[in-house]
Amino acid sequence: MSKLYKPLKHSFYLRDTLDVAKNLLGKVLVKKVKNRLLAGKIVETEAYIGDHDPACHAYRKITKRSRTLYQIGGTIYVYFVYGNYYCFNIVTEEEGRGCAVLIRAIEPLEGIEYMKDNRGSVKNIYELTNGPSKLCLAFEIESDLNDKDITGSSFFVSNPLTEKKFDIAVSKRIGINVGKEFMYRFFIKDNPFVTRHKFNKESFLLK
DNA sequence: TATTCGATGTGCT
DNA sequence: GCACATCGAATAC
Repeated sequence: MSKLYKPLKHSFYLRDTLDVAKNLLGKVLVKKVKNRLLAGKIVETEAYIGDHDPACHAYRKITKRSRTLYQIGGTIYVYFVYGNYYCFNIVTEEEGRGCAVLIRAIEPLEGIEYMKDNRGSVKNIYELTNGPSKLCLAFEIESDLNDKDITGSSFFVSNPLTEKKFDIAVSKRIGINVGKEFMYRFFIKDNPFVTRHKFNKESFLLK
């Protein structure tokens, strides 16, 4: 069954960042780890839009960290945060733009027991990957993947095996102190694997 | 070289 | 709802 997951091509990421953020919802993140297959449906994303966006790491000049953001769409951007955690992004648009989509939450599909082991004590399956750093722990996403390509055979995004319709909600982004006003967070409405946050109630349905 | 602080998660109240 | 662990990157000096 794992053979059926196939990497989306670069062209998927070489588009407007907001479009990529929306279109990643419902897609499946697939990672092969030690002969196992980890897979989960992307249910929550945020867009970070280069030098127009004060919350984006590429807002200021190019630094050692933000250099990755200026690579071509489809590049993996993993960064270390709060002394303990990682966040996983996929760079979008053409080279030099400094744009990316943060993957904030996933609905586990395959390899769930393995993810549980990676997460230590979690109360229930909904706590497994409902947060950007939680899913990094579950999927073993660390800084060694930074600058790598998301269209390879061992770590990629695929179309789902069975398409389901869903509504997309849009809200403000979580956990930032600048660029707060932008409605750049997207999630699958009423999906229980989405991060629980007050912004969920203040969200709008995307037409 | 020193200082600040963060795209978070966890645990306790 | 709130405090805080934890440390590297960015910025200040």
